[in-house]
Amino acid sequence: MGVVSKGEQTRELALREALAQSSNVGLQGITIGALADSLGMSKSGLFAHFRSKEQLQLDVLDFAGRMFVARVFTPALDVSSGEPRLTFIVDRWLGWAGFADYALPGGCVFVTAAREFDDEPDGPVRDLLVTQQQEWLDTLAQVVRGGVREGHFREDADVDQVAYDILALMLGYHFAVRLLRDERADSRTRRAFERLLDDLRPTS
Amino acid sequence: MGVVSKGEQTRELALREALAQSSNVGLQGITIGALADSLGMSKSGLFAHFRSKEQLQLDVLDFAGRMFVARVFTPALDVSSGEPRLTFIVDRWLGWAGFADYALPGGCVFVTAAREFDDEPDGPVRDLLVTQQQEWLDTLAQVVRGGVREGHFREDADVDQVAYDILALMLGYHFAVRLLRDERADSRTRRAFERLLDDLRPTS
DNA sequence: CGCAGAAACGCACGGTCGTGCTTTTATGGG
DNA sequence: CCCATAAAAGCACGACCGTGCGTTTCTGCG
Repeated sequence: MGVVSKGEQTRELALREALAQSSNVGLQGITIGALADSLGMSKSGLFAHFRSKEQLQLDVLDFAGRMFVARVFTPALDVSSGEPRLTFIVDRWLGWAGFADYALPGGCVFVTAAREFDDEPDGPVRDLLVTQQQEWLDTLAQVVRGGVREGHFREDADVDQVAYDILALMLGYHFAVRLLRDERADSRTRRAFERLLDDLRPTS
Repeated sequence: MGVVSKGEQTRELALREALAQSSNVGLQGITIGALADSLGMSKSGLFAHFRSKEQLQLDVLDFAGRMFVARVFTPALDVSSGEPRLTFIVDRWLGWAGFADYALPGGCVFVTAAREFDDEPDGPVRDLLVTQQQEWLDTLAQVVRGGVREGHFREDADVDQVAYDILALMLGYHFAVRLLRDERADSRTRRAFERLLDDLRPTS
């Protein structure tokens, strides 16, 4: 009777759980059995929803992408464009990659997936991942360009370089907080971001 | 009759091959069977050299650490301390993490290992990895401190922050060159490093 | 050369994985 | 309430994993 069928419902639940586990063990590290156990159902019952492990990985990646956009980018559209919006995004991003996001107990799933597939030969999962990352870099650059338009940033700013720099900062943050368990990771990343903004502002 | 026994010899060969494979598939991704095949020997014959897979991982990590020091840090001691030495290190480091180093066809093994163990509970391998990384960060900070002493960098420079920033740059480089296969990764990283140095120099 | 010890091998074990097949159970529109 | 259909379960398969044991081959000193 529900507007959403039983199948869709468990599928959604499975994706949510799979995403959480992926953040810990990666997309390859997911096992159908462990996932089924966590959901209290049988391996084959779960397996039927996705018809292969690769399809599961693709679905999880897509799910994660939509969640990232919804939590980090979309809310930023309510913030005035330019530097405020960029700062807002970085702040949300830190939350997504760190411990704040209970949906990702193991940190940013993209960071994990990136290293799993970086040396893999081309394949559907790798391709989707690369596309997502490049689109996100473009989006970031676009936000920076908005800052230039607003007069917050220098006219000659290399917006792609800035996007690249910010991404590197986030990778460093993930490394420090996840592997080294460095409590100063957050403040260090924010400091580095401030320095980046300083260099970006018009010379007064 | 040689000064080095047969066992030591194949062990060295095995470590070299294991390191190469690790850079592709990670420390966990190594399989004794595949490694044995690559070396043209039997699984059990190889296995006897290391008495467990965990021991193999530890040995590979130690091997990689000594090789990294030998290729990146030790040669830098011949360069005059301060900014020249720091620049030299970054240059060598880029070679190590990129495609230049034929011993690491899959990029920096530490980057790969970091992701594998970042959410693992504490264990011997993880502990060793963290120790290595923290020691390297300390070493980097020490090099930066040398630059302060030489008058190349500002007196009030936060040397730990600089080390952190450089590490983040390298992670970004690895991401761009390995996953995105971005040809501009090298120049972008060098540009970001230059910007970092600019901020570090005394205000003229 | 001879022989003790090192090195490598062959083989098998228990376990886990992804994936199909058949069967059972639950769902929900008419 | 019925019953077609969807959803979940049960079960088995082949493949691959790390690891141990007994045996065979090689190495290199006396």
